[in-house]
Amino acid sequence: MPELPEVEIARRQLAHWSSSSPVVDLEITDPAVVRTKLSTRPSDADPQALRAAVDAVRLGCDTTPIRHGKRIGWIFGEIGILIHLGMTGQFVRRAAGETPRFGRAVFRREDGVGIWFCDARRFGGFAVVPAGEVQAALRAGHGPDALLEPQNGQELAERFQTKKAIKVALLDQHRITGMGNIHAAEALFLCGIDPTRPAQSLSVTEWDALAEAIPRQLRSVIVDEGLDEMVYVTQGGDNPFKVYGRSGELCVRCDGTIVSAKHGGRSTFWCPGCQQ
DNA sequence: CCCTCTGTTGGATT
DNA sequence: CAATCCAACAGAGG
Repeated sequence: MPELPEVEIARRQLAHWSSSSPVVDLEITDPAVVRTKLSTRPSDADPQALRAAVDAVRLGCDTTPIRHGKRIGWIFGEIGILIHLGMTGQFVRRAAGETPRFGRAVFRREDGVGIWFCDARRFGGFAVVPAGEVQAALRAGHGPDALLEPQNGQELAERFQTKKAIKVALLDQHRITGMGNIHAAEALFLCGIDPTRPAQSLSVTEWDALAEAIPRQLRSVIVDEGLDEMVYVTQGGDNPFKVYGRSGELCVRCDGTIVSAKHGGRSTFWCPGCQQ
């Protein structure tokens, strides 16, 4: 379930898994994974970029992958591979000869171990750019990273001058990048702000509270105990969230009941009791 | 078995 | 600028 924290975990996995044995090859098991751009459409498949990426990885010289928002950049010599996990993308490590379910591409290590990109719904993909353009490509059209470049209350207020509902605006990656549907709802619960409020209507105090809540929420999800054991917090049976997916349940902070509604095509959850 | 509904992403269209 | 549609599937529920 990639939002910024999961993408950061994926980045660390790539860095960690490629450190003990170098990546020497890239095998594409679903050609549609390589796109003309970092879009969410497999129909944008780019055969030429695919070959360039494979050749670059074979030439070796990988660097530590970098992240901006939900995008990852990984440089191999002259070529940069941009990665977006889409909705269901993730990296898993498998022994030589093993193929995971929904495997779309695999960075093959010298020792045979595969670092697999798996993506059931195929919204995720790679795009290939010259190495020198990686930084710019990662930032193109995006605001500051919600975790690495936290904004203070005043900066947030300036970036969110809109009548749109604050929760919807938080998903605009050009204002700040990294907030997704789940953590936008959770961050607003943390600071007690009603997600349906027009962004413009927030007070100075509320902007300060939100500025603090955003990195706090994101950081809380990045579990960093043993890179080999890393698990997506949003996987598994239990719902780890305070409001997301809890429509009809009692609020953990007051005696209210969590409600939900669609905003901008996505479901939002909040507690009317303590989010004003 | 089959049909309907929902969905963490973002881009394109209206 | 903003609301809506859509991509391509899995999975859950009726």
